Amino acid sequence: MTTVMIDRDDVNISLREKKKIETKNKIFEVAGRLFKEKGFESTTVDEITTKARIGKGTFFNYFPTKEALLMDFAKQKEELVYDIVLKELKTNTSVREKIKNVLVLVAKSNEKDKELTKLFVFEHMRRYGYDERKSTGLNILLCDLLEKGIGTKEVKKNIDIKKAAGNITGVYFASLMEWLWSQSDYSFSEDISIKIDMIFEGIGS
Amino acid sequence: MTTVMIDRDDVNISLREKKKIETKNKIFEVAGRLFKEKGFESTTVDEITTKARIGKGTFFNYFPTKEALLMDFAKQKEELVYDIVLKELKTNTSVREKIKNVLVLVAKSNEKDKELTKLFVFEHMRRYGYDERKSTGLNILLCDLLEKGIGTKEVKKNIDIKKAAGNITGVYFASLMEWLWSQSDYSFSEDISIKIDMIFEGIGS
DNA sequence: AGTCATATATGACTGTGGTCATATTTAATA
DNA sequence: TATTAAATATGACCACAGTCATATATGACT
Repeated sequence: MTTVMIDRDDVNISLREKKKIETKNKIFEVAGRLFKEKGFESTTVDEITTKARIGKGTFFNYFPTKEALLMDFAKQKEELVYDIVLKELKTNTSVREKIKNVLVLVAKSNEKDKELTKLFVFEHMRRYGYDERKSTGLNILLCDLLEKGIGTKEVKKNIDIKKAAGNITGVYFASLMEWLWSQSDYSFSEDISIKIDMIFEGIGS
Repeated sequence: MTTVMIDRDDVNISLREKKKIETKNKIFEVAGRLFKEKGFESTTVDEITTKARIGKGTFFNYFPTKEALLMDFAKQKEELVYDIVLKELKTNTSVREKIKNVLVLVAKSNEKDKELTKLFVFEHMRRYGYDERKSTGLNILLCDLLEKGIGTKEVKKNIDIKKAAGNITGVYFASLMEWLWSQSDYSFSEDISIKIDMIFEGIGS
């Protein structure tokens, strides 16, 4: 049924596959340029397909919606941060520091391109709602770290870990939103750092 | 320049004004029914105007966008909650209880119509971003209460009140989002109640 | 009542995202 | 090479939000 012989890694890639990859790359290339030039909203699918010299319908063979294309950009960016975060997790610091540092790292990555991040956050919410964002990556990581924190006595023993992680994610998310839409140009990563301390220490006396 | 004589309250309302109010009410009436019947997205402006027996252009004389109409519904709902919150603030409870109760009240109001709340939250964010939501109402109220809390020694003296209020709003907002998009039917108001306690007491030991 | 400036109503029209029946290209099989 | 099935490409087409030039209704003033 299937061709099993493989001489070199890419020998098996058919013309079809090659063309598919080429077309997808072309869309990425053109769209990326246009998004940066004129923003997401004012870039039309028509313009993308014309500039990429493909039919309009073809675009939708590769991306179900215009927003899906945007989300693919987001995914690429996310993968970059993921590597940096992994590195941080391997360091020899306290759980509390780790949590703070990870969030600061993610924050700094977001600080690099405010407008694009805004679009990503918004579109992600529109497509997957809020829950998905929580369940993937960050929240699981936080639950894990908090669990360890209980072991090292850095975190209260009788706490509901999921809710605590939810609070941290919540504060992060809300602070991100506030920063994204704020006019003034304060440092998001500093802001988040202070707020995480507050979550650990509590505001009540 | 202006007619000053007024015999009865409504004698001065011109035919124009009357018709304007009538038309706006008609749009509200028809749209409200359709939104409940088939949801916001699948209700078209065309259908609203046809059922309301007005021209399509007329709709946009009253509401700049379809979403603006939705936001007007939201405003009406907001005003209802506002009264209830004011009542709570007059009670003789601790600052911490007051904060918790106010958020629980708002949560309960949101619990009444999940789908509509989802639309409101989403559209509000789309139109005004996140900052506006914070600055109006809730955040000012929280800053006020926290200030009082410092006076009554319920809240740490040297804390950054704005950031603390931000954390509470953030946790509220994120929990709202999580609840809105979750499949399971847990109690949002209970969830928020526990989380507020966590914010006061901290998670570190 | 008649005149006129202004507020309001209207629907044909436009721009854009997305669909779908049909055409074309590719690759497996004979 | 010839035939055929399946993958892929395509642009005419549709639905819907929003615009705008034009038509109509209203009320102030004479």
